[in-house]
Amino acid sequence: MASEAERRVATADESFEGVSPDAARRLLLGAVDAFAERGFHATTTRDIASRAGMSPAALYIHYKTKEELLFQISRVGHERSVAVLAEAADGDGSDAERLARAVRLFVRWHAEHHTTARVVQYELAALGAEHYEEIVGLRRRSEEILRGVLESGHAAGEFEVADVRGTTLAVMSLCIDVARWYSPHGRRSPDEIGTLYADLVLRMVAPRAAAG
Amino acid sequence: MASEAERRVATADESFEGVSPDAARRLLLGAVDAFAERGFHATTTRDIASRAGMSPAALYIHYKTKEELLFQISRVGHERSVAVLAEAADGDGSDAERLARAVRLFVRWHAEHHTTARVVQYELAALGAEHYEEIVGLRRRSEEILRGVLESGHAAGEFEVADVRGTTLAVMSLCIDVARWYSPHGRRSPDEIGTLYADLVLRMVAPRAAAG
DNA sequence: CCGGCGGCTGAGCAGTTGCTTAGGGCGTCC
DNA sequence: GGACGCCCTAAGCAACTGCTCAGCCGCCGG
Repeated sequence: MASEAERRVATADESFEGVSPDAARRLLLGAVDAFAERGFHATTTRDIASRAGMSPAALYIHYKTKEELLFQISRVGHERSVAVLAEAADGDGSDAERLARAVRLFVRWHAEHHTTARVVQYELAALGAEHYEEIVGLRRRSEEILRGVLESGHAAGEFEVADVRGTTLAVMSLCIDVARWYSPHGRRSPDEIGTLYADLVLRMVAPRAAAG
Repeated sequence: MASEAERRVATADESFEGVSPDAARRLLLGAVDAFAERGFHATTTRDIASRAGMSPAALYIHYKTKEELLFQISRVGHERSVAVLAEAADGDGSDAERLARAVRLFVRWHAEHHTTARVVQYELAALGAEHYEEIVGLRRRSEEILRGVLESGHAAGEFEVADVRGTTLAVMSLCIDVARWYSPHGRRSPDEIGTLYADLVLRMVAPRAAAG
């Protein structure tokens, strides 16, 4: 029964490696799977606990409420994706190279961690008010990182962007939505999608006439 | 109390005008609002009924189950958005004009009807198996319409698209995700977003070197 | 050998869920 | 004018919800 629980949980990802004790981590992984499959409200504490191979009551030793589980998933998930984006955007190379790398890795993260990403993106409304505010701050961070690259390229004349704010939103939206439709059984790998998307985004911002 | 119910329901849209009797329509509109706000599973039949100004039992005179309400919303919503897309794509003009018009109107629909669209896009998993299959068929239709335009422009040399299937998916995803983040209190109108997006998509598929 | 403590369980509580049933008001047709 | 059919309600059922609590197990320091 323990191995059964481990098997079910194995579809989740490695973002929660640091969480201890072991039972708390297994509960988080079970919750990620359950929330992604059925949504926060449709998931029962009994479901989460049984995926972790434990009784329902054990959940409350490690987490105060079901919502706290969602918050931990949301927090860790956002932190990881912001870190990926920041690292890609802060690296060296031209603005075009930084933009392409940021989009490619951000998209790849959303595909590879599509279960976590789905929870992170679509269950925000289920968070309590305070937790929600904290998460919104992290989301603003990622938007600012991307906008920074676009503004830099625009100022340098490397990009031609009529509406930086609107384009930032569109690119973010494009990347994030990968988590909704991506399936590991699909024909494209996360990296292939990332590469395709990076190309499409570069085209979005490329100057029209070859003036550069 | 009836006017209160009408007021709350007024935030929904006109896609369900044809539904009769009146009570069945009010229930549908109430369900759209409730599902969009709180999600299908978190919405109670009591909530839906009270938004329509009726008792919980009245719901079951017009719909067999709560899921049937979701199905009707999904079906009508998909039919409307496919119709918008088809009309825009089948019109006359160059492939670029057809593509721009299709994206602009498809995006505008998702912004204007963002409550309906959100339900339609994010509560698919709550549908029963048979209903789900029917909806998936409609979704394939819209993808085919968009792909048709891209293929036509690609064949005519008007577009330069390395991966038609992948680009179709990306454009669909971009348009659909508008429903997730759009807010009527935001700074951009549905039509402005549509116009911006049409421009971005045209850039995605424009030939790089001015060879045409 | 023992005492305590962190991790866990079985049983269960109060509240809520989707949905049913018995019956009431009211217009409409013979 | 009476029987019918439509639309609706009050009350309630069985199942399930998030969460609690008293107590059991095994490990670890003395």
